Amino acid sequence: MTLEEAKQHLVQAWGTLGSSWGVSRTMAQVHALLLVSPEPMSTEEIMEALQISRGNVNMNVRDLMDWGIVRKILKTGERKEYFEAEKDIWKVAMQVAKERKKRELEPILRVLEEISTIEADITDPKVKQFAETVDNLKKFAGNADQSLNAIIKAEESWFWGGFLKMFK
Amino acid sequence: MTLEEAKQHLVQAWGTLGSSWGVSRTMAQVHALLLVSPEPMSTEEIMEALQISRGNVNMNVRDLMDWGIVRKILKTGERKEYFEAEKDIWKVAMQVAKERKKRELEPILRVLEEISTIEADITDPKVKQFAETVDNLKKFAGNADQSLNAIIKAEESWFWGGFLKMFK
DNA sequence: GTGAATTTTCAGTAATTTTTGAAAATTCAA
DNA sequence: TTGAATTTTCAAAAATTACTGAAAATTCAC
Repeated sequence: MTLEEAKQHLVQAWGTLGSSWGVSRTMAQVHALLLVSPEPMSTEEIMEALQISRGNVNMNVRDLMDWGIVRKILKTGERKEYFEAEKDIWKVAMQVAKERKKRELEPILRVLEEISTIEADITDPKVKQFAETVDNLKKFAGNADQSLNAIIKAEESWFWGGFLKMFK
Repeated sequence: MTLEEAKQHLVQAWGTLGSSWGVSRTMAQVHALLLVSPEPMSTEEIMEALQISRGNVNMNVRDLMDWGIVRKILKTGERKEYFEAEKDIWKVAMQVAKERKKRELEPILRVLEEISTIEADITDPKVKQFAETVDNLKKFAGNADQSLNAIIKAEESWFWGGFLKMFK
């Protein structure tokens, strides 16, 4: 297998994986492409490599920057913008976890909280069972939230960070 | 908020959450509906509750059964099939983790392994950087795999299972 | 400041995914 | 067996999501 073939396989596989996780195939592919590129790439290079339009590259690259896993690189004396991906996979995972927590976990926690304010006869078994399920969901989501906070905090602290070395 | 309103909010929110995670909105809604239903529901009841077609209910319920988080219930002396969701959220999460590991993590690990067989001059810096990135991905995915295995095993063992109580 | 290079936007189009609904298959009580 | 009840399938339609391409906006070297 040549270098180029290997890269293409990875870009392809990453795209497939992405779509199983609610990330558009193209966005995941752009990410993979930048991940395996030794140099930052320009919009035109990405267009060429993935055979997609300028607008598409622009949108996806911007989204990846919003996720905090791709940065814009400016070369002095050049108008063109280049992009590079965060190469430390642990940092990527951490960043994605942080964002998803904010974008998805916290909103659902808010909904669960709101739903708990249901005013109804707690002696009605139907209400009771519902309240229980919601409570369990809250407990679970709350634990997930706390655990993520702990990992993120550990990550950011040089001291506790040491403990994660075994995973990294 | 009445019981019915609260249920609808939850079904709605669960559907939204699902689509952020690569699960079709309807499938997530069917799951939520069964989660908060005190009784197993028939196809017709689900159709009615979510205003979707018979075929749609059938497909989604089948998929949920494939994930192992919904079961078919047969009432004696009735032709109709009823469905109920696993109510223990921890079990649901564990089951989903198990399946996703099998369906997504393991395949990408295989791709990474295959890609490592690249035959190329390791002194070429471009090849070296690529090999490094792939190695890091492998290390990361491998760790994730092992960690999941550990949790799943702990879950299945009464002894180690105790340690997870603090999370559950 | 000017204007060429470059990025961004977005309406329209294309591709993909999901849903429908009716026909076919299956199941089982009688 | 038969046939009514029920489930399953799947081609076509609808809905959603992603992409294009060209025009508008922006940026910066001169």
